[in-house]
Amino acid sequence: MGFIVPTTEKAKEKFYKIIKAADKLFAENGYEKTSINNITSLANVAVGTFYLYFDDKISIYYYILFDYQNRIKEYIRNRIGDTPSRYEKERIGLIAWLEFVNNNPNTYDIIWQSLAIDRNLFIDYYKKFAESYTSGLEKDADQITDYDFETLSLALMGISSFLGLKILLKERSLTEDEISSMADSIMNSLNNGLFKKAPNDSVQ
Amino acid sequence: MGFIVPTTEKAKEKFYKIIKAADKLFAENGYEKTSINNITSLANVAVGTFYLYFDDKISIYYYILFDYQNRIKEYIRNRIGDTPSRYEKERIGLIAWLEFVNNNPNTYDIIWQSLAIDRNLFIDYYKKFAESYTSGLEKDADQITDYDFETLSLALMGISSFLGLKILLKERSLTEDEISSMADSIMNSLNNGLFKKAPNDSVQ
DNA sequence: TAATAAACTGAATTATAATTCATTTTTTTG
DNA sequence: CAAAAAAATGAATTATAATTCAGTTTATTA
Repeated sequence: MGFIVPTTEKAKEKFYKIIKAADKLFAENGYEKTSINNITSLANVAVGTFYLYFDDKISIYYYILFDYQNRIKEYIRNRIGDTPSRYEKERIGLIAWLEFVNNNPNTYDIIWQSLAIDRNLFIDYYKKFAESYTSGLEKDADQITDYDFETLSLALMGISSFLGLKILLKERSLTEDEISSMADSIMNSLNNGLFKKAPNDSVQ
Repeated sequence: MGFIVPTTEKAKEKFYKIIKAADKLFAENGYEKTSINNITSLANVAVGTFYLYFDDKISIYYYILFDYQNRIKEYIRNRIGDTPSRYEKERIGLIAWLEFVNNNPNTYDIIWQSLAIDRNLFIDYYKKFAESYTSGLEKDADQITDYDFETLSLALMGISSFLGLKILLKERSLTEDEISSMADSIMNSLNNGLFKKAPNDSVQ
């Protein structure tokens, strides 16, 4: 199980053509309904060429999945930089995520398929993501009213994930304006509270 | 593509034994890695029996998926009843969802796999869910500070979905106490705001 | 109880697709 | 330029699993 990144320019070109074809087909038709033949046809290489670079079918999926995971982490980390305000971290992180999905519309198809392909991949990814999110929130504890950081981290991950879903559901990418107004709307609710205070409503 | 629910008691028993086996195997090993043979072996019937009740493999997945979707809708609708307060609707709805997942630990595996099996199933489900959530929020517009109800519906769906993920990530069911304290924590943040007001912080 | 109908069975068929490897083409080296 | 090495090819092999159906068992009916 593994892969070999070639060194010569020509071979590298083939390697990435294969990756690109697999990314497209895995996202559009799913991992299982994509054959090695489908991939190599789209990439304009012979089936044998696939096996020069990848040990087996699952290896190219791993390569693509881990690549997404790393690029996502990198992209968001870079955008947040060393912003100290938690509010700003959340706002910038959310916008960065939506931008990433916008620029990489196969993100959900690739990552969430891991649940069907090998549920441990999916569980590990979100487990680690939640742990690192939680410990980040703990460091900013003085800026947050909530006390249950583990639950909060899941809730914030959920908000980002589902706002990004809009790109799947609408089957088009979002404009910069849409992204920033979605972020404004949600950050405003998170900052000021979602429910109107009804002085005569004793329940709330 | 379809299925036949048998009428006699004996046959019904077999029908549901097959469903139960498929639900378990689809969740544990995934749709593609589950063969009809696996299902019928676990259900203690012959392969041929499977085809008495289901036209093909995808039909039993549809049956199971739609059954989950209907039971979820029913369960949450019943719990919310005619509660008028939006705050209470959200609180009760969240708790109901967590209870449902707790009682049906295969929920995520079955529903989210639809993205890999047939992405339109997944997209339709969340599209319709978001539409109906949005129109519900609009009816309670007077109780909500947020103005972008579509975005808000996705965010609230995301919170519920990811809090329920805790059951997958911990690989155990939650206690009633855990559920209600998760709900309290999140509802409190949604109600009062998540970030502490820093009078000298001009950014926020 | 014998005839008929309904359920059930699993070996055989069929289709699909992952992987291999002997051969050919291209590139590099001396 | 010729020999050796590296890349690339795709027909053939192999494995797996969905689906069928002729035959058997069980239940119902008259």
